[in-house]
Amino acid sequence: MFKRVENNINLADMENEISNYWDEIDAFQTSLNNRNNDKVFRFYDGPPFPTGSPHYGNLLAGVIKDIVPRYWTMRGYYVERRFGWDVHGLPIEMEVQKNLNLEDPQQIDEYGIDKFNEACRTQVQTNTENWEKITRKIGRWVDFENDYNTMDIDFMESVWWVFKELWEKELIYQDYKVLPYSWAASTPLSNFEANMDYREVEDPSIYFTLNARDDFNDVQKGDKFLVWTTTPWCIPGNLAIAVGKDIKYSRISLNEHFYWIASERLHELKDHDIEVVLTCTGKELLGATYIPAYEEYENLFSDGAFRLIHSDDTNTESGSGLVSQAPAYGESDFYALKNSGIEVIADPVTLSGKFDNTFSELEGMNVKDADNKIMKQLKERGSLFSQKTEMHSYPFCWRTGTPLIYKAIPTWFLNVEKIRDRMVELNQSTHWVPGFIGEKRFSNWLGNARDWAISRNRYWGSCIPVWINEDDPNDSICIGSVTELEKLTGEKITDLHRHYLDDLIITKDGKTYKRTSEVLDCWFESGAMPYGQQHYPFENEELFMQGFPADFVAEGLDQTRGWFYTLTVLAVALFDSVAFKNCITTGMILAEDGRKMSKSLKNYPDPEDLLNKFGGDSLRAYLINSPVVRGEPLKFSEEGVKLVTRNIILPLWNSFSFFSTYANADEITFEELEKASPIEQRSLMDRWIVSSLQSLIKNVNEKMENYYLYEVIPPLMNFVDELTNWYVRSNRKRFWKEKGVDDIDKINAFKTLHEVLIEFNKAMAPVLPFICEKIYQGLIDDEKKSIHYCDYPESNTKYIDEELEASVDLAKKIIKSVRNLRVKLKLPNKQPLKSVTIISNNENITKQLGLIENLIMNEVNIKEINIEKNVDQWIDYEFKPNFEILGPSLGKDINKIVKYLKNISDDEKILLLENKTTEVDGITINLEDINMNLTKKEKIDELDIVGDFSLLLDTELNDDLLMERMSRELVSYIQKERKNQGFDVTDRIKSTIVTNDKFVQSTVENFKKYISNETLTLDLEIKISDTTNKVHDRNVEVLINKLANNS
RNA sequence: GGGCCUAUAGCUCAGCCUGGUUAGAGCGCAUCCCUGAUAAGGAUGAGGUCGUUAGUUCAAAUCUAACUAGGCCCA
Repeated sequence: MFKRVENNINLADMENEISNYWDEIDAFQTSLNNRNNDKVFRFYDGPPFPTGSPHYGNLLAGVIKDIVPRYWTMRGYYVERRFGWDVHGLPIEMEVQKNLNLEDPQQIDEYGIDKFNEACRTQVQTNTENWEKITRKIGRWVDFENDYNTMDIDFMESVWWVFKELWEKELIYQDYKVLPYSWAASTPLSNFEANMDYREVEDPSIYFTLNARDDFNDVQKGDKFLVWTTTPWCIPGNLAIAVGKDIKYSRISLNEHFYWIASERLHELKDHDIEVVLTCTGKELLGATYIPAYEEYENLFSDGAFRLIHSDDTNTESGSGLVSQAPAYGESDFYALKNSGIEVIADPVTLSGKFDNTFSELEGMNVKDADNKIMKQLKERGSLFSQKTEMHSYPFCWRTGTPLIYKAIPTWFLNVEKIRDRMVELNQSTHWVPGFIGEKRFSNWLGNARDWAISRNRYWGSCIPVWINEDDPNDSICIGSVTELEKLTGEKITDLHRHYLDDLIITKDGKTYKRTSEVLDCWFESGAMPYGQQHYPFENEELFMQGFPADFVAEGLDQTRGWFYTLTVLAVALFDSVAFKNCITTGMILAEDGRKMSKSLKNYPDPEDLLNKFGGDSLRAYLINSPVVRGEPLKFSEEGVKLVTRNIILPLWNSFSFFSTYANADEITFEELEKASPIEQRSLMDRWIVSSLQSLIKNVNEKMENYYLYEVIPPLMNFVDELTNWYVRSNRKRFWKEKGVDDIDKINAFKTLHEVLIEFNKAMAPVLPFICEKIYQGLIDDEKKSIHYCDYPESNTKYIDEELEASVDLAKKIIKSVRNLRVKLKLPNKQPLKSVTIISNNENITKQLGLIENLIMNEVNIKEINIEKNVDQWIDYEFKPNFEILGPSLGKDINKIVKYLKNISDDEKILLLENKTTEVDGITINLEDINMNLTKKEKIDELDIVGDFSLLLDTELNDDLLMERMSRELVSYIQKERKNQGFDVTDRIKSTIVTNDKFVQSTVENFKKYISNETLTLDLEIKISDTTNKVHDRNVEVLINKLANNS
């Protein structure tokens, strides 16, 4: 027997109860074990940083990473779901630095790398509880025990294997990279850190001149190039002048000298008496040589320095259009020289930001202090053209408050450009959702990929496994495994972090090798995650190969530059393969005001509070029904979560609670349900809802197989509507028939609803795991089962009856239209009406009506349905050409048709309808090429046009109809009374109708059976007496009493 | 500075790929109906120069270009 459930439900409590039930039966593990011998569906979990609590973006990713694996598990695959933690890297280090009050690398060194790294290790282990708690609340099944962790020695060893593979493929090299640099802290900073403290400051802005060394095209020896810079201290490191190859330059004469400047910047010289001698493009200047401001680096001229080169970054918005290039101090400078084939660099500045002994007059000076000295020197040599100051925004060191500089730092690179084209090519085989992310955004990004700087001058991370010969920097050893290192060092290796490796020396053939001090970019580890999590190739070789590339990954849009990219780079480099076959990319979640969610602004609800209020299912449904799953931004709104709850979850629960209430009241058993007729023999609406469900399942499977999650919720929502507002509503009476009256029809109704609920809940289960489980548990009588062990429903096309679905759609249209007319005519549904006439000569409609007559009559309380085929009597036609058909063939001439049809006479109309064709200005048109709009011939309020047919309501009332109305009013009154007096749905009553009104008396006489049945009245009595109480404007009073025993 | 995305009703979004003349839905609002699924449900209505401008076309929310505003990522 079925248990009766409360109609009101506290979702969060229910979900908690279900979570506990899952723990009890070990549901997640069991769902996996059940599929142990089945095909593998490989899912990679993109690891989050364990800093802070999870935000909505993490939750969204978690939801998608739950729905898809649940679906494929139900489809019969083995889907391992291991949680991953990305625990290395700067964010953790900064947290720890703050806790330990360490300001810069020097202080970390003093504190001890060992203690610092261990503090990091402890730090990353503290935040995880929060994640587990919230993950549980959103219903995500993921393995926290068998997780992977980027700091595990196995993981780190696989990272080394990856590195060595790349090393042997000669994809690793060392070069300089220009990074934000804090001379006060003697350390390069990340871009992230550099962005933390921008200030408005006043800096020099100077024009100085560099003299042409030789004649070159229009340039003559001794001409002065007018160069602009805001960092005079970079001039000693100047190795080139950048121009734009498409920018126009002018050679001007001024005070018997010739200067070069961009033509668009001539107004900079408006205070001078100048004359433009000639003009040419930057292209013609490329390759011209000049004499540097300082002679110390003169020897670099033979290496290609001191020439005019092209840079894309040159513009004419400020300066002179000629920009001083110091490759050691500007990233754009560095690449401009590189792109011009000049492979030299000059860096006279020490790690503490002072000039070294290259320039005797500057030695020991801080770079910023040197600005003035350098300007003075230029002035003395007559090469300072002008000098002023300028306010601009400039980065400062967030720790020491000193200005940052940019400085070339030796860095390890992965040669991505070498495999770039192959990445683009292979990426085409990945199925991206939404498509544009992969085809446009990611593909463009891959196509423009530059070599990847993979080293960091930091502490808490995987070490670069390269040991370098102390005497010969070109002689180095790359280590690819723990065993290899043990063999070469003779030490037992238990950990691969810096404090275990920094002192390990390799001695080989009499030479001494020491490890390079950098650690790997933690993004490198994220990309190595497929190998790291399996400890490949040291273990699990077969397991790894089974699931590579992954079937599925999902993350936010930001990961196109992050994890998706690193996975791709490493997979292509190592295996010439993509890393994943299907990828869902989500948009960003913003606060309701459209701004970023910000803890300090408190412009979003706390995730945990929200989950406690609405439950995980609601949040899941809200998120995957939102624009984020199409890669667009979502303005997160609590109201939206509430709405989804109201529109999907509560109606679904209501339909089940309806079932449970009446199945329980009627003491329906599982055995009885088995007595139901086969589906083909059940009633129209039973067959209809089954057919709709099967169509839905077909549709949903197609969407899910292709990862179009956002196309799943709308049809599911639509079905909830069909189930609750059409099936249950129009069949309610069948469920509370008395025992012994048409039992088989009642059983059929219960059986149909039971089946539909079970199958529908299975289809919904991946999306709404809690409520579906709860309902499932109420529909089965097995113990220790879970809906998530079930096979996902597959469409049984045998039960799909498209004709039937179309007929019911027609019924819905007619019902809607009649309701509409009733509202307008002020004839409430309680008032039965004689008939409705469907006006149509469409055979199909006539045929369909046969099926749905009863449904319509019941729903709109009408006694009969007539068909009127003489359409012309009521309806006029309005013609318009079918543009879609006629447009392409007629082109401009279509306007003639429009004009003709607009002014068509009645006679012509009839002629057209009869002949089905006519000729306009020599153009032949057929009736099927014309759209006909129906209009009323006369203004009749009872007539309504519904698309291609119309209907007419007979509103004439007679005594029978009025009496029936009265009977309904009485029923309604008694029902309200029952409720007012707190009777249970199943309580039987005695009703006494007190009235003097003859009309009411005969109503009760005529409708005694109806009234009794509807109100569960076993004893109905009329008492003729006066009363002032009114029911539907007549003097009636009804007294009800509960009867002692249900019978 | 570059790449990608977005702009449609008071709000949140469909429709755009594949052009077709009356642009849809939900929420909110207003009016009303129903009443044993009821702290629900339903109907009707008001509300839009489809970001701006130009172009292509017989026809543009839809295609093209430029611009404006916003977002994400990268410099």
